[in-house]
Amino acid sequence: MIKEDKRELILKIARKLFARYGLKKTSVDDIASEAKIGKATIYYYFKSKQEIFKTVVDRELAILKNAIKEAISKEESPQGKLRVFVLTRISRMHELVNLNRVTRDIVTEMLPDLEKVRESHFREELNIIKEILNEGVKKGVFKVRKIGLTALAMISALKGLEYPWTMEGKPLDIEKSVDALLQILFAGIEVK
Amino acid sequence: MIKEDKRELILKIARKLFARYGLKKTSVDDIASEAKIGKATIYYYFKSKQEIFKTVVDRELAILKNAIKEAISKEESPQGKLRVFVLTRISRMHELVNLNRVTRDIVTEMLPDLEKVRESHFREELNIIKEILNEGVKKGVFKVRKIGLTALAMISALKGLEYPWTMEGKPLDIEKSVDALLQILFAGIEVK
Amino acid sequence: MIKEDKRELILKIARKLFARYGLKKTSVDDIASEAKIGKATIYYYFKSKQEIFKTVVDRELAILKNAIKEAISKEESPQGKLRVFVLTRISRMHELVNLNRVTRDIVTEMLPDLEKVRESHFREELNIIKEILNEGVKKGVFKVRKIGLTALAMISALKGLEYPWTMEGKPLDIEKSVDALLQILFAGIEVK
Amino acid sequence: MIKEDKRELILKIARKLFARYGLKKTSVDDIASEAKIGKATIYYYFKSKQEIFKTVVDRELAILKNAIKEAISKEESPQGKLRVFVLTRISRMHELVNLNRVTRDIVTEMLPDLEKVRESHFREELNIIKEILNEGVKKGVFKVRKIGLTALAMISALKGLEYPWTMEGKPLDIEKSVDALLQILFAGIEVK
DNA sequence: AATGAATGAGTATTCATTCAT
DNA sequence: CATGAATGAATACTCATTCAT
Repeated sequence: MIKEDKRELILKIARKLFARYGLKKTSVDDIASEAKIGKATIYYYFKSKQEIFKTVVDRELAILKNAIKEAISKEESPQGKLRVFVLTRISRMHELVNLNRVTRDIVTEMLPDLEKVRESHFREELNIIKEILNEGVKKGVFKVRKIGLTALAMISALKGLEYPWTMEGKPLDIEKSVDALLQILFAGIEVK
Repeated sequence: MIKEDKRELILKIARKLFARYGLKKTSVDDIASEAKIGKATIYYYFKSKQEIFKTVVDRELAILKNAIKEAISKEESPQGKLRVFVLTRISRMHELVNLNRVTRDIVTEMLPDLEKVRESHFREELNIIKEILNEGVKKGVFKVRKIGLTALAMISALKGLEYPWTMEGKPLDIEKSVDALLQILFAGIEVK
Repeated sequence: MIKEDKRELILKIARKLFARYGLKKTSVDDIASEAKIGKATIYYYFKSKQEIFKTVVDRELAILKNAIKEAISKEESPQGKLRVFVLTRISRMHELVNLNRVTRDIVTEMLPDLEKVRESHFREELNIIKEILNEGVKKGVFKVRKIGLTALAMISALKGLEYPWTMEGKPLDIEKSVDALLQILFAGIEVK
Repeated sequence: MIKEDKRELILKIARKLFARYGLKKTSVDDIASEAKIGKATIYYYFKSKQEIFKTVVDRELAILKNAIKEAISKEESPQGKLRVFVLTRISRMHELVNLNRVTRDIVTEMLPDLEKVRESHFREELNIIKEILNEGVKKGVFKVRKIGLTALAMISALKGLEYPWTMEGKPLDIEKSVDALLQILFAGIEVK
């Protein structure tokens, strides 16, 4: 196994464990023994536990970003773009468990690194939404008063769907929730 | 100081510290020294640190619940009710810092206690929304296809506004975001 | 065993181990198991390993200081005072093993605490010597050109006898070395 | 770069780092990265970190030895010889930082290797002093009762000046201290 | 000759919890 | 009621050394 492979192995295991137990409850020992390597080996590839976590989160974000951009580029209409943005974001977000764990607890510790990552990602999504809205307005399919605020509200609303909350053990029917959200969304901003 | 007072003192201090540093980073020692009592005294009043946290969160939830119910009862129209629900929930949520910290990290540890609390609260809010929507439909002011799903989507969307995310140090303008969200919301479900 | 006793116990054990193995090679585990107490107990009484070391060294210094002052006060003549200063310092220094371990290695780590302690002790000894020399000059029994420098040289010379260097396993005959040193000393500064 | 050169490079870097940070705080990694070679390469040239240290110290001692011998050979009178012995030893000692770090901490670890080196060096210096004293006595310029003990006392006294102790950031004025020491020394052993 | 990779064995420190008084 | 004292169990990180190539 060559160098990159082992680094990848560590990241793979770490990603799984962080997703399952969170940053604090996943010890470096856990990662090492799960990966069947010495603990010190992990410190050969990474400076600290936090660096591992940051790398995992960075990657998840990159994956999400690409998925969204690709999905949008395939759509023509602003409505279609908005739709795949929401759908892709939601469906992919569930794979990116660790990103969601970046709560303020963690942010406080890893400031300013992770916070920056979050902010820049937030801003990028905001811009994507704004562009779609602008395009829609130009094409006469959307009617939006304050584009910036509307985009902000939409992104925030989407955040609420990020977490895979469960009820009585059964996961929320995300698909249908998204449809309902889109329904509300479109009926509101489409030109009648 | 009588028994109940000391218990309250502990809860008050704990709430403050949990809010500031989170569950993990707030040690029982911190609470004890801030409250100027012995650490063991805390264990006289509470079985464990987690019990303290659960109590704190329970109370925050109760406060939120009452605030919402009271606000709604003062409104007549379904639109007004929906409006104050959203506004009250958002404005009060920012006072309830600890509730917001109940991420899956914590949930994993305190399962099943806190998870139940969350679920039942979620369900209660869902019902409140459903009732408002139903009333609106009956009165002919709302047009909603699937009430359950719509309510679910709305609650989820609200979750996104819970966290006081900041950008470049400036806090998001929650007030305006909420207005924008309501704008989308109403333009979509109101009968034209 | 009451609180002070246990603190003392820890210091006693620590002093022994530091003396035998040095600061770095004495682990907190070592101290704990030698004292037959839990490792965490040590952290109940002391903030850190370095605090233990500092306490040990502070005490050794205090002991030395008192011994010297007491010995000097019993002597009348400047020669006698100088003599007991040297003798007391040397004989007691061998009990104060840890003080001698405060090399620059350690000083770098514990700067500025221990360094200050060393400096102030150095200065105090310097003053004692200066006073004795001055008194001797006044009484006409000593002939010293530059009192400050002479005192400095004398203290420095004494430092050389602090370390219990051994040769072929046999310890240096400190007693006789001291006598020889005093011999040189007096023949030099006494008025002929 | 041929074999010997690389070995020398390692020693040069090691000497610098040991001098600056001490044996314990200088890691093999530090040496390797400073020398821009692989860590394992160091183990190709040296059996262990301690062997590097020992080599460094051995060389420093050899340098000191030669400097002293050369300086003495240029002097005619016993007084002159004694004088340059002290001066050379002190001035050179400050270049030989690592030798001075050989405290008992280190000795314990590297016993018996370094201890032997120290002892034999000590003995050699003792002999040099004795010879000078003997010569002085024969020539009638020195008056010494017990030559062995006097030499021992003198060497010990010199040790005290080895360490570049600083006070309030300003280094001790070693030059002047040495002069004062010589002053005491000569006024004591010279025939009046 | 040179080294990238791997690791075993530490090491200081934290902290929730227990218990005797 | 209240708490001082004690601790077991974790936990992140270090580093000299080995070995296959």
